[in-house]
Amino acid sequence: MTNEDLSSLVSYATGRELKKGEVLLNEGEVCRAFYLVDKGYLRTWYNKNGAEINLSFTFEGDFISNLKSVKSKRPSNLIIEAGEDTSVWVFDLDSMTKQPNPSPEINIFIRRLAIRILLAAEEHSNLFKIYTPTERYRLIEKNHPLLLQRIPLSQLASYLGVARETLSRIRKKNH
Amino acid sequence: MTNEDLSSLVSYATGRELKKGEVLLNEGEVCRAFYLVDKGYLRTWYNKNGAEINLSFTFEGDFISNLKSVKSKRPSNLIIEAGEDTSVWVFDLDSMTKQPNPSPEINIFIRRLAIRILLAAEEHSNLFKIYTPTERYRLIEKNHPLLLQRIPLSQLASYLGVARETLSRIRKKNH
DNA sequence: AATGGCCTGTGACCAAAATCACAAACGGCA
DNA sequence: TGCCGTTTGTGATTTTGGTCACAGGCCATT
Repeated sequence: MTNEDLSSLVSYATGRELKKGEVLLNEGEVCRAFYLVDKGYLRTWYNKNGAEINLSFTFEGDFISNLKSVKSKRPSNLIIEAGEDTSVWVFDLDSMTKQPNPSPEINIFIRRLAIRILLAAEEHSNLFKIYTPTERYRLIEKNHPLLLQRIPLSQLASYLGVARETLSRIRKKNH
Repeated sequence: MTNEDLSSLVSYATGRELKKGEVLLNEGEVCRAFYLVDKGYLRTWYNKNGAEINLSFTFEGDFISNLKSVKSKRPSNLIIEAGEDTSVWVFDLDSMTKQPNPSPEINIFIRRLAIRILLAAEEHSNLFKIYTPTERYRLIEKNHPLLLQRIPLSQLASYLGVARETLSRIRKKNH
Protein backbone atom coordinates (compact mmCIF):
# COMPACT_ATOMS: atom_id res chain seq x y z
CA MET A 1 0.00 0.00 0.00
CA THR A 2 1.47 3.33 -1.04
CA ASN A 3 1.77 6.41 1.12
CA GLU A 4 -0.98 8.21 -0.75
CA ASP A 5 -3.35 5.33 -0.12
CA LEU A 6 -2.43 5.31 3.53
CA SER A 7 -2.95 8.99 4.00
CA SER A 8 -6.24 8.89 2.14
CA LEU A 9 -7.34 6.15 4.52
CA VAL A 10 -6.37 8.24 7.52
CA SER A 11 -8.47 11.05 6.12
CA TYR A 12 -11.56 8.90 6.69
CA ALA A 13 -10.73 8.39 10.34
CA THR A 14 -11.75 10.60 13.23
CA GLY A 15 -10.37 10.28 16.73
CA ARG A 16 -12.60 9.66 19.71
CA GLU A 17 -11.96 9.42 23.45
CA LEU A 18 -14.06 7.17 25.66
CA LYS A 19 -14.31 6.87 29.42
CA LYS A 20 -14.36 3.39 30.92
CA GLY A 21 -17.83 1.95 30.36
CA GLU A 22 -18.77 4.45 27.65
CA VAL A 23 -20.59 2.88 24.69
CA LEU A 24 -19.23 3.13 21.14
CA LEU A 25 -21.85 1.05 19.36
CA ASN A 26 -25.16 0.44 21.08
CA GLU A 27 -27.74 -2.30 20.74
CA GLY A 28 -30.28 -1.26 18.13
CA GLU A 29 -27.90 1.05 16.28
CA VAL A 30 -26.78 0.29 12.73
CA CYS A 31 -23.00 -0.03 12.60
CA ARG A 32 -21.33 2.06 9.88
CA ALA A 33 -17.68 2.01 10.89
CA PHE A 34 -14.51 0.16 11.74
CA TYR A 35 -12.84 1.02 15.02
CA LEU A 36 -9.06 0.96 15.50
CA VAL A 37 -7.97 0.92 19.13
CA ASP A 38 -5.15 3.34 19.92
CA LYS A 39 -5.08 3.04 23.72
CA GLY A 40 -7.14 1.04 26.22
CA TYR A 41 -9.42 -1.73 25.03
CA LEU A 42 -12.91 -2.32 23.67
CA ARG A 43 -15.29 -4.97 24.93
CA THR A 44 -17.89 -6.47 22.59
CA TRP A 45 -20.80 -8.14 24.32
CA TYR A 46 -24.31 -9.47 23.92
CA ASN A 47 -27.20 -8.91 26.30
CA LYS A 48 -28.90 -12.23 27.03
CA ASN A 49 -31.88 -11.59 29.28
CA GLY A 50 -29.96 -9.07 31.32
CA ALA A 51 -26.78 -11.15 31.54
CA GLU A 52 -23.70 -9.87 29.72
CA ILE A 53 -21.96 -12.32 27.43
CA ASN A 54 -18.57 -11.12 26.21
CA LEU A 55 -17.70 -12.03 22.64
CA SER A 56 -14.39 -10.26 22.15
CA PHE A 57 -11.83 -7.87 23.58
CA THR A 58 -9.91 -5.58 21.22
CA PHE A 59 -6.59 -4.10 22.30
CA GLU A 60 -4.17 -1.45 21.04
CA GLY A 61 -3.40 -1.75 17.33
CA ASP A 62 -6.33 -3.99 16.48
CA PHE A 63 -9.63 -3.43 14.68
CA ILE A 64 -13.21 -4.27 15.57
CA SER A 65 -16.62 -3.74 14.00
CA ASN A 66 -19.98 -5.44 13.76
CA LEU A 67 -19.72 -6.69 10.19
CA LYS A 68 -23.09 -8.36 10.26
CA SER A 69 -24.78 -5.06 11.02
CA VAL A 70 -22.62 -3.16 8.53
CA LYS A 71 -23.36 -5.53 5.73
CA SER A 72 -27.07 -6.00 6.37
CA LYS A 73 -27.63 -2.37 7.43
CA ARG A 74 -29.71 -3.75 10.26
CA PRO A 75 -29.60 -2.84 13.97
CA SER A 76 -26.76 -4.33 15.95
CA ASN A 77 -27.56 -6.84 18.66
CA LEU A 78 -24.07 -6.40 20.06
CA ILE A 79 -22.71 -3.62 22.22
CA ILE A 80 -19.16 -2.31 21.85
CA GLU A 81 -17.91 -0.31 24.82
CA ALA A 82 -14.69 0.85 26.45
CA GLY A 83 -13.23 -1.55 29.01
CA GLU A 84 -10.84 1.12 30.25
CA ASP A 85 -10.45 4.79 29.36
CA THR A 86 -9.87 4.29 25.66
CA SER A 87 -9.00 6.23 22.53
CA VAL A 88 -10.01 4.94 19.11
CA TRP A 89 -9.89 5.86 15.43
CA VAL A 90 -13.28 5.63 13.77
CA PHE A 91 -13.16 4.71 10.05
CA ASP A 92 -16.40 5.71 8.42
CA LEU A 93 -17.39 3.06 5.89
CA ASP A 94 -20.03 5.09 4.08
CA SER A 95 -17.61 7.82 3.09
CA MET A 96 -14.95 5.24 2.21
CA THR A 97 -17.09 3.22 -0.15
CA LYS A 98 -19.29 5.96 -1.56
CA GLN A 99 -16.58 8.30 -2.70
CA PRO A 100 -16.45 9.04 -6.46
CA ASN A 101 -13.17 7.30 -7.36
CA PRO A 102 -12.58 4.57 -4.85
CA SER A 103 -9.08 3.22 -5.31
CA PRO A 104 -8.81 -0.55 -5.58
CA GLU A 105 -6.55 -0.33 -2.55
CA ILE A 106 -9.47 0.75 -0.44
CA ASN A 107 -11.43 -2.31 -1.48
CA ILE A 108 -8.47 -4.50 -0.68
CA PHE A 109 -8.00 -2.73 2.65
CA ILE A 110 -11.62 -3.38 3.62
CA ARG A 111 -11.42 -6.95 2.44
CA ARG A 112 -8.33 -7.58 4.58
CA LEU A 113 -9.88 -5.98 7.61
CA ALA A 114 -13.02 -8.01 7.26
CA ILE A 115 -11.07 -11.21 6.93
CA ARG A 116 -8.89 -10.29 9.88
CA ILE A 117 -11.81 -9.58 12.19
CA LEU A 118 -13.68 -12.66 11.13
CA LEU A 119 -10.71 -15.01 11.34
CA ALA A 120 -10.22 -13.83 14.93
CA ALA A 121 -13.85 -14.60 15.63
CA GLU A 122 -13.46 -17.99 14.04
CA GLU A 123 -10.37 -18.80 16.07
CA HIS A 124 -12.21 -18.01 19.26
CA SER A 125 -15.20 -20.04 18.16
CA ASN A 126 -13.03 -23.09 17.62
CA LEU A 127 -12.10 -22.92 21.28
CA PHE A 128 -15.67 -23.83 22.05
CA LYS A 129 -16.04 -26.63 19.57
CA ILE A 130 -12.77 -28.35 20.33
CA TYR A 131 -11.87 -27.80 23.95
CA THR A 132 -13.24 -28.14 27.48
CA PRO A 133 -13.41 -25.05 29.72
CA THR A 134 -10.14 -25.92 31.44
CA GLU A 135 -8.40 -26.47 28.10
CA ARG A 136 -9.77 -23.14 26.87
CA TYR A 137 -8.31 -21.34 29.87
CA ARG A 138 -4.90 -22.96 29.35
CA LEU A 139 -4.88 -21.94 25.71
CA ILE A 140 -5.73 -18.34 26.53
CA GLU A 141 -2.97 -18.40 29.12
CA LYS A 142 -0.53 -19.58 26.47
CA ASN A 143 -1.65 -17.62 23.41
CA HIS A 144 -3.26 -14.47 24.78
CA PRO A 145 -1.76 -13.80 28.22
CA LEU A 146 -2.67 -10.13 27.78
CA LEU A 147 -6.29 -11.04 28.34
CA LEU A 148 -5.57 -12.53 31.74
CA GLN A 149 -3.66 -9.44 32.81
CA ARG A 150 -6.12 -6.82 31.72
CA ILE A 151 -9.58 -8.36 31.84
CA PRO A 152 -11.39 -8.90 35.15
CA LEU A 153 -12.16 -12.53 35.87
CA SER A 154 -15.87 -11.92 35.93
CA GLN A 155 -15.73 -10.69 32.33
CA LEU A 156 -13.39 -13.43 31.16
CA ALA A 157 -15.80 -16.04 32.48
CA SER A 158 -18.55 -15.37 29.96
CA TYR A 159 -15.92 -15.04 27.21
CA LEU A 160 -14.79 -18.59 28.00
CA GLY A 161 -18.37 -19.77 28.32
CA VAL A 162 -18.23 -20.72 32.00
CA ALA A 163 -19.65 -19.39 35.26
CA ARG A 164 -17.56 -16.91 37.21
CA GLU A 165 -17.13 -19.41 40.04
CA THR A 166 -15.95 -22.16 37.69
CA LEU A 167 -13.27 -19.90 36.23
CA SER A 168 -12.11 -19.01 39.70
CA ARG A 169 -11.68 -22.71 40.47
CA ILE A 170 -9.91 -23.46 37.20
CA ARG A 171 -7.46 -20.69 37.89
CA LYS A 172 -6.79 -22.01 41.39
CA LYS A 173 -5.89 -25.47 40.12
CA ASN A 174 -3.26 -23.96 37.85
CA HIS A 175 -0.69 -23.29 40.58
CA MET B 1 -22.35 -6.84 -11.82
CA THR B 2 -22.51 -6.75 -15.62
CA ASN B 3 -22.95 -9.73 -17.90
CA GLU B 4 -19.35 -9.58 -19.04
CA ASP B 5 -18.17 -9.72 -15.46
CA LEU B 6 -20.46 -12.64 -14.79
CA SER B 7 -19.35 -14.61 -17.78
CA SER B 8 -15.72 -13.91 -17.04
CA LEU B 9 -16.33 -15.30 -13.57
CA VAL B 10 -17.89 -18.42 -14.96
CA SER B 11 -14.84 -18.89 -17.12
CA TYR B 12 -12.80 -19.48 -13.98
CA ALA B 13 -15.11 -22.23 -12.82
CA THR B 14 -14.88 -25.91 -13.63
CA GLY B 15 -17.57 -28.42 -12.85
CA ARG B 16 -16.93 -31.46 -10.70
CA GLU B 17 -19.04 -34.44 -9.66
CA LEU B 18 -18.56 -36.14 -6.31
CA LYS B 19 -19.91 -39.39 -4.91
CA LYS B 20 -21.22 -39.36 -1.35
CA GLY B 21 -18.20 -39.35 0.97
CA GLU B 22 -15.76 -38.25 -1.70
CA VAL B 23 -13.28 -35.61 -0.49
CA LEU B 24 -13.00 -32.19 -2.16
CA LEU B 25 -10.41 -30.60 0.11
CA ASN B 26 -8.30 -32.86 2.28
CA GLU B 27 -6.46 -32.29 5.53
CA GLY B 28 -2.92 -31.14 4.77
CA GLU B 29 -3.81 -29.68 1.36
CA VAL B 30 -3.55 -25.95 0.70
CA CYS B 31 -6.93 -24.59 -0.34
CA ARG B 32 -6.89 -22.51 -3.55
CA ALA B 33 -10.54 -22.32 -4.52
CA PHE B 34 -14.10 -21.43 -3.72
CA TYR B 35 -16.70 -24.13 -4.18
CA LEU B 36 -20.27 -23.42 -5.28
CA VAL B 37 -22.71 -26.23 -4.64
CA ASP B 38 -25.00 -27.01 -7.54
CA LYS B 39 -26.66 -30.18 -6.24
CA GLY B 40 -26.28 -32.20 -3.03
CA TYR B 41 -24.36 -30.78 -0.11
CA LEU B 42 -20.84 -30.42 1.25
CA ARG B 43 -19.81 -31.22 4.80
CA THR B 44 -16.87 -29.39 6.39
CA TRP B 45 -15.28 -31.11 9.38
CA TYR B 46 -12.10 -31.58 11.30
CA ASN B 47 -10.57 -34.61 12.87
CA LYS B 48 -10.21 -34.43 16.66
CA ASN B 49 -8.32 -37.52 17.79
CA GLY B 50 -10.23 -39.70 15.39
CA ALA B 51 -13.64 -38.15 16.11
CA GLU B 52 -15.33 -36.12 13.39
CA ILE B 53 -16.49 -32.65 14.38
CA ASN B 54 -18.71 -30.98 11.81
CA LEU B 55 -18.28 -27.25 11.29
CA SER B 56 -20.63 -26.50 8.44
CA PHE B 57 -22.97 -27.90 5.82
CA THR B 58 -23.22 -26.14 2.47
CA PHE B 59 -26.28 -26.63 0.30
CA GLU B 60 -27.38 -25.83 -3.25
CA GLY B 61 -26.60 -22.26 -4.29
CA ASP B 62 -24.16 -21.54 -1.51
CA PHE B 63 -20.38 -21.19 -1.39
CA ILE B 64 -17.75 -22.72 0.84
CA SER B 65 -13.97 -22.55 1.12
CA ASN B 66 -11.28 -22.68 3.77
CA LEU B 67 -10.36 -19.01 3.86
CA LYS B 68 -7.80 -19.42 6.56
CA SER B 69 -5.85 -21.84 4.41
CA VAL B 70 -6.35 -19.70 1.28
CA LYS B 71 -5.14 -16.58 2.97
CA SER B 72 -2.17 -18.08 4.82
CA LYS B 73 -1.30 -20.52 1.99
CA ARG B 74 -0.87 -23.13 4.69
CA PRO B 75 -2.23 -26.69 4.83
CA SER B 76 -5.87 -27.03 5.71
CA ASN B 77 -6.80 -28.71 8.97
CA LEU B 78 -10.36 -29.07 7.74
CA ILE B 79 -11.81 -31.62 5.37
CA ILE B 80 -14.54 -30.72 2.88
CA GLU B 81 -16.43 -33.70 1.48
CA ALA B 82 -19.69 -34.59 -0.20
CA GLY B 83 -22.55 -35.47 2.15
CA GLU B 84 -24.61 -36.86 -0.73
CA ASP B 85 -23.79 -37.38 -4.39
CA THR B 86 -22.92 -33.78 -5.18
CA SER B 87 -22.00 -31.54 -8.09
CA VAL B 88 -20.00 -28.36 -7.55
CA TRP B 89 -18.44 -25.48 -9.43
CA VAL B 90 -14.81 -24.94 -8.50
CA PHE B 91 -13.62 -21.30 -8.75
CA ASP B 92 -9.88 -21.22 -8.99
CA LEU B 93 -8.57 -18.28 -6.94
CA ASP B 94 -5.08 -18.25 -8.36
CA SER B 95 -6.24 -17.72 -11.90
CA MET B 96 -8.82 -15.17 -10.80
CA THR B 97 -6.43 -12.92 -8.91
CA LYS B 98 -3.29 -13.42 -10.99
CA GLN B 99 -4.74 -12.54 -14.33
CA PRO B 100 -3.19 -9.47 -16.06
CA ASN B 101 -6.17 -7.06 -15.83
CA PRO B 102 -8.30 -8.10 -12.88
CA SER B 103 -11.49 -6.08 -12.98
CA PRO B 104 -12.44 -4.33 -9.77
CA GLU B 105 -15.63 -6.34 -9.92
CA ILE B 106 -13.67 -9.49 -9.36
CA ASN B 107 -12.12 -8.03 -6.22
CA ILE B 108 -15.55 -7.03 -4.99
CA PHE B 109 -16.93 -10.45 -5.82
CA ILE B 110 -14.22 -12.15 -3.82
CA ARG B 111 -14.70 -9.71 -0.97
CA ARG B 112 -18.40 -10.45 -0.81
CA LEU B 113 -17.88 -14.18 -0.93
CA ALA B 114 -15.31 -14.02 1.82
CA ILE B 115 -17.59 -11.97 4.01
CA ARG B 116 -20.49 -14.26 3.32
CA ILE B 117 -18.61 -17.40 4.26
CA LEU B 118 -17.14 -15.81 7.35
CA LEU B 119 -20.40 -14.31 8.55
CA ALA B 120 -21.94 -17.76 8.36
CA ALA B 121 -19.04 -19.11 10.42
CA GLU B 122 -19.44 -16.29 12.91
CA GLU B 123 -23.16 -16.86 13.25
CA HIS B 124 -22.58 -20.50 14.00
CA SER B 125 -19.84 -19.68 16.48
CA ASN B 126 -22.11 -17.29 18.36
CA LEU B 127 -24.53 -20.14 18.86
CA PHE B 128 -21.95 -21.69 21.15
CA LYS B 129 -21.07 -18.59 23.09
CA ILE B 130 -24.60 -17.46 23.73
CA TYR B 131 -26.93 -20.43 23.85
CA THR B 132 -27.38 -23.77 25.61
CA PRO B 133 -27.56 -26.97 23.53
CA THR B 134 -31.35 -27.00 23.65
CA GLU B 135 -31.57 -23.36 22.61
CA ARG B 136 -29.15 -24.06 19.78
CA TYR B 137 -31.34 -26.86 18.51
CA ARG B 138 -34.43 -24.68 18.62
CA LEU B 139 -32.68 -21.94 16.68
CA ILE B 140 -31.58 -24.35 14.00
CA GLU B 141 -35.12 -25.65 13.85
CA LYS B 142 -36.39 -22.12 13.32
CA ASN B 143 -33.70 -20.62 11.08
CA HIS B 144 -32.25 -23.59 9.20
CA PRO B 145 -34.89 -26.32 9.07
CA LEU B 146 -33.21 -27.71 5.96
CA LEU B 147 -30.40 -28.99 8.16
CA LEU B 148 -32.78 -31.11 10.21
CA GLN B 149 -34.29 -32.62 7.10
CA ARG B 150 -31.13 -33.54 5.27
CA ILE B 151 -28.43 -34.15 7.86
CA PRO B 152 -28.32 -37.37 9.89
CA LEU B 153 -28.73 -36.79 13.61
CA SER B 154 -25.32 -38.25 14.37
CA GLN B 155 -23.67 -35.57 12.21
CA LEU B 156 -25.82 -32.76 13.54
CA ALA B 157 -24.78 -33.65 17.08
CA SER B 158 -21.15 -32.62 16.70
CA TYR B 159 -22.27 -29.55 14.74
CA LEU B 160 -24.32 -28.49 17.77
CA GLY B 161 -21.55 -29.48 20.16
CA VAL B 162 -23.45 -32.21 21.99
CA ALA B 163 -23.32 -35.99 22.24
CA ARG B 164 -25.48 -37.94 19.84
CA GLU B 165 -27.60 -39.26 22.70
CA THR B 166 -28.19 -35.78 24.08
CA LEU B 167 -29.42 -34.53 20.73
CA SER B 168 -31.75 -37.48 20.47
CA ARG B 169 -33.24 -36.52 23.85
CA ILE B 170 -33.52 -32.84 23.01
CA ARG B 171 -35.39 -33.72 19.86
CA LYS B 172 -37.76 -35.97 21.76
CA LYS B 173 -38.70 -33.21 24.21
CA ASN B 174 -39.72 -31.00 21.33
CA HIS B 175 -43.02 -32.72 20.62
C1' DA C 1 -38.50 -63.01 3.90
C1' DA C 2 -33.79 -63.03 5.90
C1' DT C 3 -29.29 -60.95 6.66
C1' DG C 4 -26.26 -57.42 7.94
C1' DG C 5 -24.98 -52.68 8.40
C1' DC C 6 -25.99 -48.36 9.91
C1' DC C 7 -28.61 -45.05 12.43
C1' DT C 8 -31.49 -43.71 16.31
C1' DG C 9 -33.70 -44.22 20.97
C1' DT C 10 -33.31 -45.15 25.90
C1' DG C 11 -31.97 -46.48 30.58
C1' DA C 12 -28.37 -46.34 34.28
C1' DC C 13 -24.70 -44.13 35.93
C1' DC C 14 -21.07 -40.60 36.38
C1' DA C 15 -18.61 -36.26 36.03
C1' DA C 16 -18.48 -31.53 35.25
C1' DA C 17 -20.27 -27.25 35.66
C1' DA C 18 -24.23 -24.14 37.20
C1' DT C 19 -26.45 -22.14 40.90
C1' DC C 20 -27.03 -20.28 45.44
C1' DA C 21 -25.34 -18.18 49.44
C1' DC C 22 -21.99 -16.05 51.81
C1' DA C 23 -17.18 -14.80 53.20
C1' DA C 24 -12.84 -12.78 52.21
C1' DA C 25 -9.88 -9.59 49.66
C1' DC C 26 -9.05 -5.44 47.23
C1' DG C 27 -9.12 -0.57 45.86
C1' DG C 28 -10.31 4.00 45.90
C1' DC C 29 -11.42 7.78 48.79
C1' DA C 30 -12.99 10.58 52.61
C1' DT D 1 -7.02 4.55 58.97
C1' DG D 2 -11.61 3.17 58.32
C1' DC D 3 -15.49 2.77 55.18
C1' DC D 4 -17.98 1.24 51.17
C1' DG D 5 -18.54 -0.83 46.81
C1' DT D 6 -16.74 -4.04 43.73
C1' DT D 7 -14.45 -8.25 42.69
C1' DT D 8 -12.95 -12.82 43.79
C1' DG D 9 -12.91 -17.26 46.47
C1' DT D 10 -15.32 -21.26 48.48
C1' DG D 11 -18.66 -24.69 50.29
C1' DA D 12 -23.11 -27.20 49.55
C1' DT D 13 -26.37 -28.65 46.42
C1' DT D 14 -28.62 -29.28 41.98
C1' DT D 15 -28.63 -29.73 36.98
C1' DT D 16 -27.00 -30.90 32.80
C1' DG D 17 -24.82 -33.33 29.66
C1' DG D 18 -21.41 -37.24 28.76
C1' DT D 19 -20.42 -42.10 28.71
C1' DC D 20 -21.51 -46.87 28.43
C1' DA D 21 -24.34 -50.56 27.05
C1' DC D 22 -27.76 -52.32 24.51
C1' DA D 23 -32.30 -52.60 22.01
C1' DG D 24 -35.02 -51.57 18.25
C1' DG D 25 -35.80 -49.57 13.46
C1' DC D 26 -34.80 -48.80 8.84
C1' DC D 27 -33.07 -49.94 4.45
C1' DA D 28 -30.53 -52.15 0.77
C1' DT D 29 -29.08 -56.44 -1.02
C1' DT D 30 -29.55 -61.15 -1.66
